[in-house]
Amino acid sequence: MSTIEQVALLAKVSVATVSRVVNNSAYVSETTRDRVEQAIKKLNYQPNALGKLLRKETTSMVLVLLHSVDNPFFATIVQGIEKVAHENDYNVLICNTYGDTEREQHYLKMLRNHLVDGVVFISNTCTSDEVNYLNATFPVVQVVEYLTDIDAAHYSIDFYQAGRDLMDILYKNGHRSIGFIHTGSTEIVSSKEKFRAYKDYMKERRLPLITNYPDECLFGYANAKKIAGDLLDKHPKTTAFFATSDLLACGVIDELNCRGKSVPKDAMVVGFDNTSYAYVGKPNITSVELNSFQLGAMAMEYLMSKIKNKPVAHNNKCLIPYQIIERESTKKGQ
Amino acid sequence: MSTIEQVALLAKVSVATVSRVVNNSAYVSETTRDRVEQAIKKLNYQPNALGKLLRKETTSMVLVLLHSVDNPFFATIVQGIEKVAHENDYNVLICNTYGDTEREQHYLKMLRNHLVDGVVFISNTCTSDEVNYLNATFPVVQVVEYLTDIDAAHYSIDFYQAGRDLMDILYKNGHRSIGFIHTGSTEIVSSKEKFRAYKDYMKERRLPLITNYPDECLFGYANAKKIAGDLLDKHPKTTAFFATSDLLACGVIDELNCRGKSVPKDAMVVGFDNTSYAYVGKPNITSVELNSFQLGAMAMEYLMSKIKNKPVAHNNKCLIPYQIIERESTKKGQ
DNA sequence: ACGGGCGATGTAATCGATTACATTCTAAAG
DNA sequence: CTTTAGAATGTAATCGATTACATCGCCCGT
Repeated sequence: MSTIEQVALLAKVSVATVSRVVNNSAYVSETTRDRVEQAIKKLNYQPNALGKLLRKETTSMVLVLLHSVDNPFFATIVQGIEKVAHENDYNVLICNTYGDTEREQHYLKMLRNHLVDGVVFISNTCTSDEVNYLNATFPVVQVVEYLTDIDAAHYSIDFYQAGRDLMDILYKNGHRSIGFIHTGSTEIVSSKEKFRAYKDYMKERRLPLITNYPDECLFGYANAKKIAGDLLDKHPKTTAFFATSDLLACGVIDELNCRGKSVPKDAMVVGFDNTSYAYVGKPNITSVELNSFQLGAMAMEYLMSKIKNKPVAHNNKCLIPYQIIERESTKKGQ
Repeated sequence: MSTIEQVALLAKVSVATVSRVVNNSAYVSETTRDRVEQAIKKLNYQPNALGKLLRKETTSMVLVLLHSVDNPFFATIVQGIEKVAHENDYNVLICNTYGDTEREQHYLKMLRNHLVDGVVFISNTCTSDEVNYLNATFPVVQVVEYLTDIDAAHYSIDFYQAGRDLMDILYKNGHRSIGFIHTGSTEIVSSKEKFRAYKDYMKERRLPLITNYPDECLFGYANAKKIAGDLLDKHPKTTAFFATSDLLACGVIDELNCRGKSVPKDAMVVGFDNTSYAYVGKPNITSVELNSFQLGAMAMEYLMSKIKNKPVAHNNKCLIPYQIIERESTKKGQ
């Protein structure tokens, strides 16, 4: 790799002039410019970003921290983030933390070291104090998942109300024995709020809770299937399930099918997030559309304002409208 | 943010001594070390990585370039990459290129600028020359998708043979009118090889091709459904489909269902990649397991060897065994 | 008492850029 | 013919670290 000095030497000019040519930052005569550009081409010179970043304060890059990209739901948020980032000539680096604080700290070091200009938390594992501290010093925003008791901005939806809306659908279809199925972390706001909605809804109607929550299990389809089986063993009369994601709902439906029960005739099921899992199978699944692309875009807009020190366009603790998408899994008379 | 100089000032030592304390790199007396550590704590000093990187040659970070994380199949590869990376105290930055060369170049600049130590291409859009050039200068590896005519290493499977194996299943189940359905890029090796397998297999048996290939369409479920519909309109007697991914297979099955045909009784369908789409729906889908976690891990092992200048453990143009997973979508008598 | 060895620390060059300031040159204005 | 504005370029400080080399004590052996 060649340096600016080598180019300067070859073109018989000073490094300052080369820098001016590269950055188009001041008067350079035609002939000199030509000579420098020739030298650049000849040496295949690429400016070293480190030298540049050491002087400049911006990197045109932001970090996105999430649990793991294996959840297709996150991909949509990232797309929203990227759309706005690209409009602002920013690039996005995605990092899986797998809920590991140490790993997260490793990536956050990039923020502290000015290797990136800001960070979007899709889910985070660090403490409120930590986020507060970061937020005081750097551009930070939370999207979808968030810590409530802190200063940092967040863009999300009202998971509690959405949960109640789903419960309403099941209840109004006549169901009284409703199970709640969750796998994965219980430490995130979405899990807590969905469960609170379920619990409140059932308690208000003096109905018994049928759930594994808050027992943590590994993520995924197979676990949901197993839990559904366990609950059905204990409570055979359960006729409806609130699964906290679409993939889990698929597992529940599979278990019901295995027991000779068909959805929605013998039991109804709802999911969450309106991912492709909600519509690729039969029956397709009633779910909640979070408008996650929009959420990602809004969060990134906020972050860009922070980075560029411009006034923030919208409220920085924002819950946007969601939509309940009713599908076959809760349709009567099928 | 405080600098090493401020710490040195407060601790009444030189920057060299502070650096020694921070890096534990040479003799420092107990008392001096204490004083420096106190100063570090007091100022909440965090070494600026840029200064460091400018001198040192490694960053402990690698780049992963892919089309977009919205394909859950990629997530498994990334997990394999990350497993090996973490074992070597390396961190992984994931970047969506959306098949955009310019964006890809932006990220590759990080490699050229020594902001990362190496790059894993899961899919790439740049030319063979470009990859060759990068490969000559930096640690580079390709996984799953790859360019054939270049020096860079790759880890993948034999898509051609896997495609023929799938065709065999359909053929041996008596099918003669077999459609081939693909959406997304036709420029990648997996697409080309799958189609070549289909084409060869059919031609060898003097059967007519039934396909949209190589017409490019947008990704996804809805397009696959539409193409299946088109093919069925033109060739109503088609009784089997080779879809190039599991998600597409879901779309095909949905279209068949919409036309009152049931899978596998009236038509058989195969997918590819053995993603969760292959087993969450009914019927679940015969697919090909690539062992993508292992592929990711192997690629990263190669890259680590390159980065650390150690001999490479396994052949660097490697096609590992795959498995055909037969499921309901190709089971006779159901 | 003197020199050797080494522990402890400081000085300053260096990495590759940017950029304020200085300098030189040219051409138009007076 | 001088003056002078401003175009064109160079010089050198700077960003924040690392590290080779220099230096300074101090203890120990003879």
